[in-house]
Amino acid sequence: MLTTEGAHTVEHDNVKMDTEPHRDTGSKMATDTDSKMEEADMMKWTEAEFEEKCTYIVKDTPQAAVTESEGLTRAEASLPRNLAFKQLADSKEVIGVASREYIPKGTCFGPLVGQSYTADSVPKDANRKYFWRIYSEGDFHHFVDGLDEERSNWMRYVNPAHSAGEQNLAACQNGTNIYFYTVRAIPPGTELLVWYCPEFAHRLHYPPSGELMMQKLKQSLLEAKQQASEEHASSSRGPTTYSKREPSRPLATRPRCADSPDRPLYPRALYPPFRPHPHLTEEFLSLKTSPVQFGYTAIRSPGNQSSATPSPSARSSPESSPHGSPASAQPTPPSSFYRRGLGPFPGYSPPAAPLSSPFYPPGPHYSPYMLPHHYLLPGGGVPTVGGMFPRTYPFFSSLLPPHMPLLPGEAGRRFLLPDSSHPSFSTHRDFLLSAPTSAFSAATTLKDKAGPHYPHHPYSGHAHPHPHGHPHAPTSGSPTAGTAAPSERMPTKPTSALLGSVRQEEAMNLSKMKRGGGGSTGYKTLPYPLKKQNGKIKYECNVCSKTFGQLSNLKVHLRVHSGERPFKCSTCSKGFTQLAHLQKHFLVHTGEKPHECSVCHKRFSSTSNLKTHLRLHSGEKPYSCKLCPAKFTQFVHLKLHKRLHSRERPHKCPHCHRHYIHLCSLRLHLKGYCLAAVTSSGGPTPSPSTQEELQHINEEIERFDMSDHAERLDQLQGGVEVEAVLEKQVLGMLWREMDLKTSGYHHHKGGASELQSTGYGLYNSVNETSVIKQLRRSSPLLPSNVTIKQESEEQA
DNA sequence: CTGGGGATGGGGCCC
DNA sequence: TGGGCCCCATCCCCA
Repeated sequence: MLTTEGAHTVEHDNVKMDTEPHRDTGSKMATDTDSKMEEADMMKWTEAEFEEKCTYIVKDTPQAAVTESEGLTRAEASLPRNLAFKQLADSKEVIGVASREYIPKGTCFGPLVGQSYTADSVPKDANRKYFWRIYSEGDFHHFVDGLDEERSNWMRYVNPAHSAGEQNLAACQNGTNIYFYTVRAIPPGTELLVWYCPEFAHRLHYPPSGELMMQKLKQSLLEAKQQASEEHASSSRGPTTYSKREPSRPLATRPRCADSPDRPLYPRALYPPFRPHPHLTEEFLSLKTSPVQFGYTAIRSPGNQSSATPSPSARSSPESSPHGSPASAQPTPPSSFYRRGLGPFPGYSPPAAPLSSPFYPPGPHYSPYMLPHHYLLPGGGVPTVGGMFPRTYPFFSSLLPPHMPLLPGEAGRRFLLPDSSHPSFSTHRDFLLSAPTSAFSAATTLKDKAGPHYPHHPYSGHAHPHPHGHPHAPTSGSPTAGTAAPSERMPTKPTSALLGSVRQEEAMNLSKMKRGGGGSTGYKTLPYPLKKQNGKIKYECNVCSKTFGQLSNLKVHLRVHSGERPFKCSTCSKGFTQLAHLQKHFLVHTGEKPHECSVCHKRFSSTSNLKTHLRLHSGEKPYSCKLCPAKFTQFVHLKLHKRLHSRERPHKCPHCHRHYIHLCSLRLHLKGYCLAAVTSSGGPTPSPSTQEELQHINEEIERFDMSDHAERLDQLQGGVEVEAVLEKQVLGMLWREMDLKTSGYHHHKGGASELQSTGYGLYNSVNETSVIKQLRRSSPLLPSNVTIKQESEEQA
């Protein structure tokens, strides 16, 4: 075991590891805390510098030393003992390489082993996914092909770094060999992620970092998309640029695919189990054998939430911030969940012991919140979440459902998500995150495009819209092949567009109802209807006609109608329309009560409740009963109290048995909704369906009668217009509903369309005073000095 | 039934 | 534009 102190030469069986730092006199090995400058310098080192200055050499486990390698390929058996493979728990497929123990900066791994090809000797149909280009005096010399696991070594399994922040290996060519050097100290349990050293990258005409590559890929994809849209008719998008781009094949460290050599292979990583994290480390170190099998701890949340997700947020949490160095951003258990930052939820941090907390599912370290529940498409796919994870890696924007087609030559990273829904995948599900393909071989052949990308994947057999490749897919030879722009696959926002089809249809229907169905397409019909009120632009909800001063407010509001609840609690799976609600909700789980009463120091989870509580100290009882001296601190208590009074129903219908608490309710009832009055008036006997509708209307009037609106309206000196508006308010929704079934009955109301254009929905489904507000807007007869918001105000 | 508190939903405003 | 914060309203539970 390496230590961080002093200089050592450590024998690991046959692996001799000289751990004496080259530029260190032995006082202290380079660590992640004292090496910021060194780190920065190292990222700029030339290949010669790497060779000269890096003296920690970790050689492969010699074949002769492998006594228990049965069943292992040469590549697998070559793994040094201080490393471990990351494997799919149920398939043994190697999907990456991680450290077993602390590995100091400046450690040299290699050389990369593989079959050599000259430009002339490359088989025509060669799978070039693992090709590395070896140069000699500035010119291409030969390829080293790591495809064949019996002729290559473990280095073929190393995944690419997507950013300088996560890169811990630099690939260099020294002599005619490829070596990987650690550019920072690697804690145990950390995945090895490699990118070219600057010199190598320059030679290949690649950006010096994975981030830049990602940008480049995105740009290329955008261009490809543009081109694709312009040439939409063209269906033949073969890898026409392959041969041209061959000299700049990116990193070829592709994981194998034992079951389908022709399957596109993608650099992949398991997240979050392999993010540097103390908890993981422990688990990791408990594994004794090599290669180590990395079982994925299925994450379950209460309820039937198989999608309680090791979310991408795991990668956006502070310790894995794309902007931070993994080595310098060790997770620090926060002291307060409520006040400190956590991942995509600034201002929030997980409890100190997330893995042992009852509020966190067992398993890897990941954000306690998260969203992917919401994003589970019917069938279990996961759409892109670009809009949801503003602080995540770029490739999060291109999360894609596992059943969706991958771009040819696409590099990706694989997430494991529990999926209990699939019999053949009871605990695991692979997700792909686009990776900087170009970092890893865009050398995808046509064959790669043909078959299912993941034959073992439960969704791989799903028909997809473009069985022969994505219509907008860049050619496989392009560096862009691996990275889809967010918009390429999915909406970038958790909008209703992500809703299930049913929900969305409902929303659209609502919209159509409101708009008369004339070409309205629901929320997605943008721009939103605009109104001008007092010179200010108002955004109007096309469902309930409510207006908002800011478009963002309207967008949030629309979730009320769509039922969209993109913010999911990972603990109890409840969904919320707003992040703030989720944040507040989570206090339920943490038990945190941030708001303290200054008088009695009692604590509350919300300001609202504290405010209510403070009334106890102040003696304020703002909610007063009009019929008796009773006063209350909470409105709900007044409501309950009023039931006592409302048992008396003094206003009786002269024609039928109905009687009402409020006169206005009786008047409404008498405006043509009394069945007895209708039948006795000499008119035609209503049909049974009409009678049923009348019944519904009267039930609605009764509900209104019980409401506060009735009580308030009863005191208003409203005229005919007030009643007309009231009628629309109370019954508007009912009419709309009936209008869907029949347009025959309420012809005397001037037609449903009129009602729909003026209706404001059920009086009790909008906020309390909407009826009054509408009355005020609609009727000049309504006394302007009537204050109705608070009963207490009237009392006072 | 009253009173107190917990939890949630919706929306406005600011940055 | 969206996140964060705040406020108000409401429902529910329980003593």
